[in-house]
Amino acid sequence: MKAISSNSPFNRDVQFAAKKQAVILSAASAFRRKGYHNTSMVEIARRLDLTKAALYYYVKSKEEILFESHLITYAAMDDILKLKPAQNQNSLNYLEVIFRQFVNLLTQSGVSLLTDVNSLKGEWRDEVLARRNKIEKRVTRIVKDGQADGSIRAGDPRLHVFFFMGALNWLNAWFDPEGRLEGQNIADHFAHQLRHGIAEKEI
Amino acid sequence: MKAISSNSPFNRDVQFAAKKQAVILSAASAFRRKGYHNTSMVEIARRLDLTKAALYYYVKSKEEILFESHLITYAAMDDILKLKPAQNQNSLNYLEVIFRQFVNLLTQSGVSLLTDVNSLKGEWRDEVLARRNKIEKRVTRIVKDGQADGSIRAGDPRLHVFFFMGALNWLNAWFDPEGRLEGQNIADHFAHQLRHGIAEKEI
DNA sequence: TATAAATTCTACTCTTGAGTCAAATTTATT
DNA sequence: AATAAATTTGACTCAAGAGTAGAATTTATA
Repeated sequence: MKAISSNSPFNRDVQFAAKKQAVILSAASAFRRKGYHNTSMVEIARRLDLTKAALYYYVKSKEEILFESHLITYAAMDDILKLKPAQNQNSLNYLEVIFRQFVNLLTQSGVSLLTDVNSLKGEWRDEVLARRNKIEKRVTRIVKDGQADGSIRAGDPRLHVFFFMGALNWLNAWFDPEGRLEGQNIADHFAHQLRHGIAEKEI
Repeated sequence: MKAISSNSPFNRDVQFAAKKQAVILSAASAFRRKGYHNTSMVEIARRLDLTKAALYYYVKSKEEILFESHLITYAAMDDILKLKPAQNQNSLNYLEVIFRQFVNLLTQSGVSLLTDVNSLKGEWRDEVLARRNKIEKRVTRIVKDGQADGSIRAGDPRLHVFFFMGALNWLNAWFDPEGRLEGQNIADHFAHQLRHGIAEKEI
């Protein structure tokens, strides 16, 4: 009997988890491009050279895939939000750092911000909404701090947040990893726009 | 034989058109809140105190409803884009006027920007995408003009547009007509953010 | 190589919801 | 009131796609 370290790639559980992850990521990417309901389990399976039935060895329902897709994204965003502001960094600068990371997340990694929360039922739906809210609250907190330290303009902080988070959500819809626009390019531009808006100078 | 003016509300065609419009608007509002696929024809009918079969007297398919919903929105946006800039108005100011109208459209009238283009097939899909593109192009044009007249900062104009159009799309998702946030309030805030971004001053 | 566990497949079932049809009802016209 | 046209309905059909069962196959272990 060989002892296999619990995180070795030869460990069966690890392999299982990795494959399950692959299923979810592949499906999530299809959901992003075509929408949850326009993507069938058969399609998801085909992209992985599997059969529909094999999918059900890894997940117990299509809805679970959608749920886990959301979780992956929100977990990544939570991680980003663990970054602490640097010494003496005002909240606007801090917010910019976070926002850049968000943009990079959506453009570089395969992770996507899904919109189809309404297809989730009961607890799953509740949890996804709760996590989204938590992230939104965290970001709103940063904006409020920025209003306190004088780096961010006054006004309903939620509206500030809705505005640029909207840009983030929309990015998801049009961004094409194969396209001409480079992720870093976008991050720079968006960060700038988050900051200054599009006006050349204060009017 | 009575002659009935062709636009009288007693005219049968006018009544028919009005009812069809009601079907589409009511459905569109449900689509906005729950998503196209999470809204059944039975539900759409119930909200109008009708039966599913009666719906098919007005439209030939569910997909047609989705298509027409999109058209209504884009027609309204086209109308807004017919506004001409005032004398000596720079393009940034002009853009702000347009953008405010867009916000008002989504918050005041029942019109909504739907995202579910992927559920449309063939020509319908093509037409909706074409119209969306046309609007996007028009707006990008304004941004380019603003870069030319010095009122709008340099940078890929499409990215400028994606950013604030994202805010608009997202607005659609979270805005609740019953909620606390007043449409006009939002328009003011968004217009400001479109202009200045959230920075207190140029940094 | 034999055995067991893990993985994947074929061939179903079952549900949901879109769409239809002929009959019934309502509204307008003579 | 009789007739015709417009509108609505109850009771279907039908397809798509999610999900399942049990057999077949592959991979690991003794």
